[in-house]
This record gives sequence, structure tokens and C-alpha cells, in this order.
Amino acid sequence: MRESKGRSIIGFPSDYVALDIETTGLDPSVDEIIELAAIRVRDGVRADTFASLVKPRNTISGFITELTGITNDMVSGAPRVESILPQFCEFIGGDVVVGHNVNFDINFIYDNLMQCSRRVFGNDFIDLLRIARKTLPELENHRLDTICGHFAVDTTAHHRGMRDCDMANECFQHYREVVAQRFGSTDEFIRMFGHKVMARDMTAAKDHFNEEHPLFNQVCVFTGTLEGMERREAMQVVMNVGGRCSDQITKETNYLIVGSLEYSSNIRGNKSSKILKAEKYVLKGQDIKVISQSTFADLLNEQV
DNA sequence: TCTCCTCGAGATCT
DNA sequence: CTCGAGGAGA
Repeated sequence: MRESKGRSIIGFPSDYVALDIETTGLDPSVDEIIELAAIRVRDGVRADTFASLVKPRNTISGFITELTGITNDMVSGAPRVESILPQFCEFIGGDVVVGHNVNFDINFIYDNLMQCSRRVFGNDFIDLLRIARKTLPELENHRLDTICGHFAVDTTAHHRGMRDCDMANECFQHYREVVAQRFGSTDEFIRMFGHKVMARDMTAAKDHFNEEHPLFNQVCVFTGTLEGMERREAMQVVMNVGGRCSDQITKETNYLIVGSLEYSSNIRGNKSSKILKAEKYVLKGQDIKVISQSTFADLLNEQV
């Protein structure tokens, strides 16, 4: 299904189409499009727009009217999807499509276009939700209105097509700046996206260390899932006290910090390969300390 | 060291 | 769906 769908990509082009649709529900196989909206951007500025209500075959539920403000009266004189969707797609052309959780919109467009025109919608797309999660991990959630709140973007008339389109597009501009600020540059962000954070890529946030700290110059390896903190954060803390991080047990390893292994697929409470490897090295006389997360926390807080 | 795989957890869209 | 963690194999 959806064989010729475009690919989800990460990027910050200056030419693209931002879009948003409203529907009668969440499921593309049973629900219908009731509004289409798009903004064509050229050289980073809004060049043209497209907006239209769409008349569905079934009536719009009270819940959806409450949510979007779109009533059955409003769509009674609107075009059917089979007549307006091809125009919409013509407006989009071959552009990269941008939107918040745009995969949702793409699926509705793909299925409807296939059904009424036997054509595929193969445009590549940039899902701003992915960029938001990577860029603003500290937010409590990554719903569009929450992100707009963070960037002080106006959310008046939220859940109408053109407004959501504008909101997402404004957020896109903000991501550019935040990404450049937090990752050095958009190019660096794109390069790192989707790659595991390797221990060797970590750098300390300062260059002066207390050489008496128990983790100073100690090589630390993590296994399992930590509680209340991501592995990346933990590695950062180690770096910041002058320690070093590695992804695998070697002759250089000093500490193995063990998180919870119960969520891991092929482990199921058993020992991970890193633990087994560490125990082998210990038998050969190497001094690897296998410690729990709480012991790790104690070491960090130790004042010398 | 690198790429590709599996699995479970956790969100977001209307 | 996307992501992180760990594993297998080259």
C-alpha cells in the first residue's frame, strides 16, 4: 500500500509548500477531507496560497465541528474532493511538502488522489514533528499549539486549515534558528539526524576539572535504560567532570553503569553482552567496576 | 567499525 | 509512525 509515497526527509529548503488539511476523523480509510490549505514559499517568503473547504459524503460530527469550527452548512456548497484535490496537487507541484506530523495529511491526500484520479502523490516531505522532538526535547509534549506557545506564535483560530498551515510555517522558521544555535548549523543537524550519539562524539561543556573527582579520566560505558535520564545526558555529566565515555567494553574501560534491562528485547532480565564482556575482562584481572545507576549517582555527588 | 535488523515504548494528526 | 537500545555479521 502507498507504494509510490515520497520519502520523509530532514532539511531546511527555502522553496517548499507548507500544507494542512482538516478531516472528519483520524483514519484515512473511513474518514474524509473537509478542508485543504497550502502556502507556497519561495526564497523563504510566502509567495502564494491555496485554500478550500471540501464537501464530504457523510455529515460532519459534532465533535469535529467543535474542534475545527467547520459546520455542515459551511461545506454544503463546497466542491467534492474529486474536483478540488487535483487542483490542490497542481498547486503543490513537485515541491517538498512541509507540515506538522505531515505524514497524516500525506496519507489522506495519497489515498484520495489514488481513488479519484488514479494518480500517485509522490512528493517528498519534511515532518516538523520529527524536527521538534529532536530540537526541543525539553517540552512536555510536541503538539502544534504547545510548540507555538514556546515560540510565541499566534494560535488564534487553531484547527482551521490555513491557520494551522501558517502556524507550522512560522515554527519552521524558528526551528532554523534554534537548530543553528543548538547544533552549530542546519547542515550539522541534518548530518547528525538519525545517527546514534556515539560516545566519542561527546565533548565536555567546560575545560577545567577537579582531578580528584572519582570519575576523572575514568572510561565509562553504559548498558540498559537509565531511569529519569537519557543516556546522552548521563554521558554529558561524565564528560563534564572530566571523565571519558565509550560505547564498548575494552581494556581501557573503568566503569560499566548498568540501567534497567527489562525493556530490552533480547535480554529479558538476563545479562547484556556488555555485562558478559565486562565480567570476562574482570576474570582476566582487569579492574572494571560494574555499578548500578544509584551507585553511579553517588559517585557523581561525591565531594572530594 | 559499520550497516542493517528486531523489539518495545511513546506520541501526533482529526 | 519514529526512536532508542542492543545484537548479528561483515
